[in-house]
Amino acid sequence: MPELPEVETIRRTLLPLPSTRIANVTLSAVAPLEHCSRQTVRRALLNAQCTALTRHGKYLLLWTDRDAGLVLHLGMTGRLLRVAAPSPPAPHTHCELHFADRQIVRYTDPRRFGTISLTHDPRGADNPFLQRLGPDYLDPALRPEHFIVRVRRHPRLALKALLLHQGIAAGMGNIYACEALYHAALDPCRTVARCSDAELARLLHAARHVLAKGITHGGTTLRDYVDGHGSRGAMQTFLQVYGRDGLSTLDGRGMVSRFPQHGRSTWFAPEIQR
DNA sequence: GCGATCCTGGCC
DNA sequence: GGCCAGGATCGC
Repeated sequence: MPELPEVETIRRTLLPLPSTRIANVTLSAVAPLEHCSRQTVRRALLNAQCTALTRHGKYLLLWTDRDAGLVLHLGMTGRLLRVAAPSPPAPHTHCELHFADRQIVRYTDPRRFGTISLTHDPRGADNPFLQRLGPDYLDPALRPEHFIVRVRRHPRLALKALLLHQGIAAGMGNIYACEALYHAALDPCRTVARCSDAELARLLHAARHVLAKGITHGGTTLRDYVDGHGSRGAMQTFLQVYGRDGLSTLDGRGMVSRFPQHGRSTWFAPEIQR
């Protein structure tokens, strides 16, 4: 699924948004609408003009000149693509915004782990998903000492789980969590309580480093992910540990192991991560 | 905090 | 046929 770098790449590649109005809104019979009805979504978007496309963690927020903005999460297999009409129908299309200039913004998601919701607040404060999010990992306002305070509220959490906890800080997923722990040379199983402040600051720095690198390379394409134009990312060729069990790290500094952690796979280099 | 669960598709 | 997958929520 898209993590922060993939969602940010999608955001950037969808810009500039069409300056014309939304002439039609389509929603599939199984569109993953949460906390809103098809009618409220249609009413919110029809005839609206887009004013901005922003991101918080893995959520995209499409703002309009109306009283509501669209809040999208892409789950594991969601895509957001801009295509020109007429365009052949794509499988698993759940929402399309048809602009007056014949551009279409199309949301597809085979697994339907993504969500479509609305916000009526300029800061998204009324949206249950956005409410739960901590600060975005790349928000400069998230100072290391601020991050440490938030993290210390969960002393028993393993570092891997801490990185994936969107309420502490938002945007990290399984790939970049593994990569960040490698870069910080920290054992994914170490708990917060057993880390020094310096180590937690190092983890934040590593997290930002790998996320920024992911954006630089247009995201990681393992299978499904493509950007807003349909192009693949290149970050998969720079991953040090993710998916490399039985191989050496990409930089050749150690061997990589995989083990199940919190119901998911963690890849790490035991000789390097302590 | 942890495991089960929501889905579809691809691969062995 | 079974297992795995880039996520997040819900119930214990």
